[in-house]
Parts: sequence; structure tokens; C-alpha cells
Amino acid sequence: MQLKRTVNCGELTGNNVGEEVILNGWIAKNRDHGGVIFLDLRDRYGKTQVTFNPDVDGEMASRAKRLGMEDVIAVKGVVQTRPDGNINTGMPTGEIEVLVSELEILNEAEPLPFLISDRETGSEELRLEYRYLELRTKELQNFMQVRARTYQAVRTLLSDEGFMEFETPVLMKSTPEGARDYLVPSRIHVGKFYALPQSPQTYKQLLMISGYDKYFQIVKCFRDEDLRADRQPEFTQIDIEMSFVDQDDVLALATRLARGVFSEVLGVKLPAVFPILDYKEAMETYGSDKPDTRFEMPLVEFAAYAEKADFGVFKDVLASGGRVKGLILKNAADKISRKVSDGLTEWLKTYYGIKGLAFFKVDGNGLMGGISKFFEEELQQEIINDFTLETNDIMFFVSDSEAKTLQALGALRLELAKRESLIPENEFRPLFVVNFPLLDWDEDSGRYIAMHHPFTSPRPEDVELMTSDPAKVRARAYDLVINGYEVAGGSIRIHTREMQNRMFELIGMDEAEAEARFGFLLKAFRYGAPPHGGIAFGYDRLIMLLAGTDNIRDVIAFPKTTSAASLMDDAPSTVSEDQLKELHIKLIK
RNA sequence: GGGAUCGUAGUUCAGCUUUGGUUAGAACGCCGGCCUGUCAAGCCGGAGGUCGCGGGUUCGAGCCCCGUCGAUCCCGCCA
Repeated sequence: MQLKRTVNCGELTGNNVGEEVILNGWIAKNRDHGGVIFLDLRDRYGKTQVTFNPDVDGEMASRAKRLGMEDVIAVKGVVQTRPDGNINTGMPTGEIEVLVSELEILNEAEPLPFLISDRETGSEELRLEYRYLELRTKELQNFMQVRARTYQAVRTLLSDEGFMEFETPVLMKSTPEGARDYLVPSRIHVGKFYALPQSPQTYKQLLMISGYDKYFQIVKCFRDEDLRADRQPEFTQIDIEMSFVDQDDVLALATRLARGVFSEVLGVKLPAVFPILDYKEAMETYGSDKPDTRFEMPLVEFAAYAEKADFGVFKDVLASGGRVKGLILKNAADKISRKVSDGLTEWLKTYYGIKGLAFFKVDGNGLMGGISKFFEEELQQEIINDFTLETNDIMFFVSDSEAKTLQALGALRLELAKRESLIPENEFRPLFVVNFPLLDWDEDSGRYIAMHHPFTSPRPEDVELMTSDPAKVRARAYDLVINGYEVAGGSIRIHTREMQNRMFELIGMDEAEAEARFGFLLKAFRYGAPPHGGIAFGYDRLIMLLAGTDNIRDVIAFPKTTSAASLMDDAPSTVSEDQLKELHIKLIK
């Protein structure tokens, strides 16, 4: 190319008038007036209007006439103020334009599948196929900038705290617990497989044993599970581990990191101390272990009133060990028509498997509609007083097993808040959820499984329960939740071989299996393992929050679809017979 | 593994249980023409369709039925 840029497309202002400059970029828009031609030239720094006048060079103007959107060009010209009344106050460079004296056409573009100026002109399917074009859009360029700035902020903050950055293997040993592994066949070791890491968990624990007491890594993790709007098969974590620390130390570090990133990237000041919520309390109050606390609407206990009412459904559930809980939507009863409540009921039944959704409304005289008729006058007044109900409030109830009741009401709480626009935007509400159960009973395999992972240590005061009542054991595990997203999660680890063996035993892994799977880690524990713990931030979710989007694909340069495919390069794909043969793999059927 | 929604010019959509019926429309983009101060430029004209794919019902299917593929959202799953 002849004309190499001397400035970018976002930096020229009135101060540059008279300067001769060269601009390189893509044509964002062409406006051909027959004589004078205007092109908006774009790069990732901004847009500048470049002007062709046939009086300057007729041949060049006719070449410019042919140019279309997204052609790549280089122009040389003089910066001039736009004529009176033609200043565009809507753009930073709107005061000036470049009157072109030389034009070099670097590459012409074919008609586009969608407009770079408006992402919405293409379906997501199409945009993913042409991801490199979507990445030219202003919106995605912003998202990628946020992502890039966050990498830098994290590295600076953690380095300043004395953390060392590591890389751990991507080809590792398959682990039996947790998510499904992505497997990589070994050519050299016939019939054997590597796994891609679900997280570098064991490596970072080994690094603690090696004495690197403050470790971090920005690392890709892989989980072969079904996807969601906030889940990708490969995703990035800020993985952190520390030695000689307790839970408070890790939470404090996570707080400093989160505050630093939000301040550095967004200029937002998060509170100096994040609220800490007990897991049990989170479930009872919000029906979720990752509550969105930007709005209230807590779940309330209703069993005592249900006992006194003449409503068989609630009583039967309570008698069989279930729960009755409710939530109050203030001043919106008039918006919940029969059609709306039926719709909510159907939705909860289908997705959360509950048997029904009950409600009543409040008017000047007492309760009305729904299940109000099952409550005596006196009981109605008691409910109105106890829950300080007012006219036009509506109270919803779910009565089912504990797990279903909490989950369904938690989902309803979010849905109602969305519908009623009760969630403030541009606000961030971080909190820690702590004291997760150590174990979870798995119906399918008829055994306990580790709720977090099998290296999570129990709270010291709960160790006795490991023998007497394992389900009650609380873990030294914690999550950082912001606006309803699980942004980070971690735990204080087990660091003695005895406790680790006990844990394996509890989750039904016998010594031989534990030895085969984690023998290397157990062996390492024998050579002086320090107490340690850590936390991992879901990097993509963090960026979603910082960038203000609710779609994880928006913050990943080349994301995959819900079926874990890449529409752009068509991965995964079939491979040749030769490749398979080398790996000693034969496809069945 | 399950449920829901969607699939019609290059693209976004309308048309689909109001009635299944001649030639499937609009906008943006694209191509051509006019136009020397626009910035969503304007005006005139034009090209562009296997209605995702397969089967069925029917004299006749974009429309009704069954299957299938893909995208999205959700439940299960995701330590």
C-alpha cells in the first residue's frame, strides 16, 4: 500500500485544520450527490467524513463514485472545517472533514449479509456465521474493549498484590467428578485419552504445595454440558489460589479485585464490604443461591396461616413435610388478570414441576379473589396486619416440596420484577453467599456427591456431622454474586491426606479408585501441604456485567451456539479416515 | 434427555385457523440513471424467491398434518 495512515479515524478535530493527513479504514456509509461525494471512513477508533470534489480531481471522484460499504481504502487530504451549517454535532469528528487529494483502493467488499451500522439487521444465526463482520460493529467493539481492559486491570491488581501468573496444562488427566469432560485421544498411547480441564483445580493446589503461595491464571476451562444464555462449552476463569489463608482472607481479596476491576473499567465504586449471606438464608429469602438483590420482594413463610385456613391443598402438603411460602407484589394486583395468573401458573408448572400457583389480592375490605375464600375474616385481617398488605397488593403462594417451593418462588420473584420493571439498571449489588452444604444427595447413583468439588473442606465445627449426618455438613465454600449472576466461586481446600480420604469415602469413592484418579494429589499431600484456598471468577460473566449485556456470546470473540457448534468455521466437523486410524479410533454405526 | 418459540428475496419482516385458490408483498441492501454540502442524503427505474428439508392430506399447500434439520430461551445437567 502506498498511503499508510498518519492518524486514525477518531482523532481529528478543529485543532487539526490545515494539516495534511492520511487515513486508512472501511467505508461505513457513502453519500453520492452527483458532484461532491461524502464517505464516512471507519476504524476502531471512530469515524471521519472524507469528501471528494470533482473540481479537485475528476478522475478520482469518478473512482470514488464506485465505492460502496465496507470497501477498504486509504486517502490523503487536508483537514478542513465544514461549511457553515454543516457541522455534525452528533459525532466527535463532526466539526471537520478531510478533502481528499489522493485515493488508494485497498480492497473492495461484496454486498454484506447485514449492516455493520446496525447489528439488528441480521439474525443471530447469520451474525455468528459472519462473526468477523459482527465484530466490526460498534457494540461488539465496545464489548471487546471492556474485555481487553479487564485483562489488564486484573493482571495489574493481582501482580500488585504479589500474585504470580502461571500456565497449567490444557491436556490433563480426566477426572470422574463434576461435569462431563472433553476428551482428546492420545496417538502415542493407544486407547488412552487426555481431558481438557474443567478447571485447573488440582494443578493450583499442587502449586500451593510447591510454595507459590499466591497464584493466579486467566485460563480457558471446558465443560461438555448443555448450554444456556450465560454458559459456553469453553469459557474463561480468573483462577486464584492462596496459602496460609482462611475464608475471610479469600473473600477480602475477591472484594478488592472486584472493586478494583469495576473502578478501573467502569469507574463504578462498589461498596468497601460486600454483604455476606448464609446459603440457607439466601434460599429461604430469595429462592436462589445467586440472588439478585437489586430489588426486595422477599419470600415469606406462610405455614402458620395455612394451618389456620380451610384450604386442604396447603394442609396436605404441610402434613407430608412440604412447605408453603409466598411473596408479595406491591400495588400491581390490577395488572394480574386471570389470563396473566394462568400464564404464570402454566409456566411454573412446566418449568419447575410444581402443582399450582395460588394467590389472593387485597382491596379496601380485605382479601379477594384466588384462594381468599378459604380464609376467615379474622385470619384475613391478621394476614393483612402481619404482612402490612395494602390495597392493590397481590400475594402469590407455592406449596410443594421444599426444593420445588423455593426454586419456583425464586423464579417467580425474578419474573415479576422483570415484568414490573422493579430492577434498577446501571446498579451493581455484590454479595457473598457462604456456608454451602458440603454434599448433595444424588438420587440417580444413590450416594452423596460433592456440591462444590471433592477438595472442599468442611467447616471445622461440622466435622463431627460427617459421620452422624453428612447432609448437614456445611462447607467452607463461597460464591460471589452480583445482580443475580454467580460471578465467582471457591472454597478453602482440604490439605491433609486424612481429611481428603474421609471426603472420598463419603462420596463413595473407594481407596483404589481415589488412588487411581487422584493418587498424585494424595501423594503430594504427604510432603507438607500448607492450608490453602482460593476462588475463581467466571471471566465471561464478569464481562457481561461490565458490558451490560445478558448474552455471554456478546463478550466472546468467537462463541459457539446452544448446540456447542461454531457457525463460522463449522466446528465440530468430521475428520479423515487416516486421522482416525492413527488414533486407533473406529466410529460405530 | 425434555418443553417452548422461530425458519418466506442478500437481510429484517408481513402473508399462515377471517378463506387453502390466478402473478407471494414492504423496507433496508444491491444494480442502473439524475443530482455539488450530505451525514438514516434525496428522486426515478431495475434485478432478486426450491416459502429450511422430506413426506402426507387435497383437484390445488407458504398456509393443514407427520417427520426431520438448524437457531434461540428454559427444565434436567453444569463439582
